[in-house]
Amino acid sequence: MSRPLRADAQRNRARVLQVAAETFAKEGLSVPVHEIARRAGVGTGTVSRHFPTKESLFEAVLLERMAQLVRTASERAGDDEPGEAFFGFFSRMVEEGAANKGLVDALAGAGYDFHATAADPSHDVMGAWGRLLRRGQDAGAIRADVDMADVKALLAGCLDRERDALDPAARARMLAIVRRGLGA
Amino acid sequence: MSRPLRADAQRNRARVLQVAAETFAKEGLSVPVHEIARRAGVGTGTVSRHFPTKESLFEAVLLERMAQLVRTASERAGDDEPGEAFFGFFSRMVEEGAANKGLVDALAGAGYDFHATAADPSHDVMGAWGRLLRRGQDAGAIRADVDMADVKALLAGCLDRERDALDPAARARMLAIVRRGLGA
DNA sequence: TAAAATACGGGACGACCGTCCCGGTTAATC
DNA sequence: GATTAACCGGGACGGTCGTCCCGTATTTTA
Repeated sequence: MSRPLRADAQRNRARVLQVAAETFAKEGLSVPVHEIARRAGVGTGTVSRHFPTKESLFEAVLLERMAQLVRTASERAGDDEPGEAFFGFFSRMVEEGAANKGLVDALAGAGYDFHATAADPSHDVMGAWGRLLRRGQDAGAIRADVDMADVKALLAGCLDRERDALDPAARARMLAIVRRGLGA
Repeated sequence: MSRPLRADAQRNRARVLQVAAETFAKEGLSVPVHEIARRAGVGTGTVSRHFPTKESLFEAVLLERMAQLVRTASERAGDDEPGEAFFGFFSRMVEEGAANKGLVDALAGAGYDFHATAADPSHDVMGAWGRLLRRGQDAGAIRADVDMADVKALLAGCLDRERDALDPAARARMLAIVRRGLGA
């Protein structure tokens, strides 16, 4: 066991984490670590001590969100309408991506792998979502032959649609297309 | 007007273009220009003289393919089944992307813009494809509210599905989903 | 075949970025 | 309030990559 962090270290860590979350969400993963340090008002060394690599920083940012999304998915797991549960969560993920460019980059880019967080069940979004998919398929609401890789690709497509500018009408249209496309 | 290129310059230019096409297709746009020069057996200066920037090199590579795809689309423009014409070309584009990682990178990444080639009608793939879309919509075979940005996003999704490994079954499944999703 | 124009090769340069390190500082402990 | 351990800041380092330049080589022209 290690001793608790010193008070200033705790403050800085939290501050970096928050700034990183906001920055990655707004501008994507291409933002330099130096820039995040600058915005957080700390030195680059402080960032890299708490988060040895850029990937570990982003992973830490993602973990909180992931846990929340897994809870959302789990809540829908007992829904009366399995199809609605699945598509509702799909819609939720599109919203999440629209508000988080970093997530989109991680999903699209070959660089970062946000499946790395799946080791812990409480962060395994794809696993939780996969259960919704299975239920929907068992209930006959979703094509039986699709898998989560297909779903992930369709999500990537929906997010790609709004890369340049957020467009509620286009989002609704894409969701309608996916919904019909995936229907049994 | 400028005088014709010297014979050796013509040879080198063609050689670079061919090597670049193969390399970008196989490995994507992240391949360094130095590497393309090396594989073509020329110096980096020779590449950058013919193609001042990496983007201009890729654009030159793309132009040939684009012209061919536009012809393919135009051939389908008079098809008896407007819906089939559109979806057939969609399928054609998915195949193209599967065989050309550079194209996928250009489509997905914010870096390169392959719409830049659209200035010349004979290279305007989206324009030609858009005419197929319109005909399909007028014929009642495709949802009336979708636009080419939606189509492009769905294409990106289909290509995303095969990023890690080519999978004919998954490709057919994705196409079926898109086909149903876009149906009127 | 000699002179002039053109092109070649590949090293150099500059920009960017992630990571590491060290002299100085601050918080915890007694 | 002094000692010690932990932490901070930000410059330095190493790597990558695109672009440019210049001494040399080759082709074209007369």
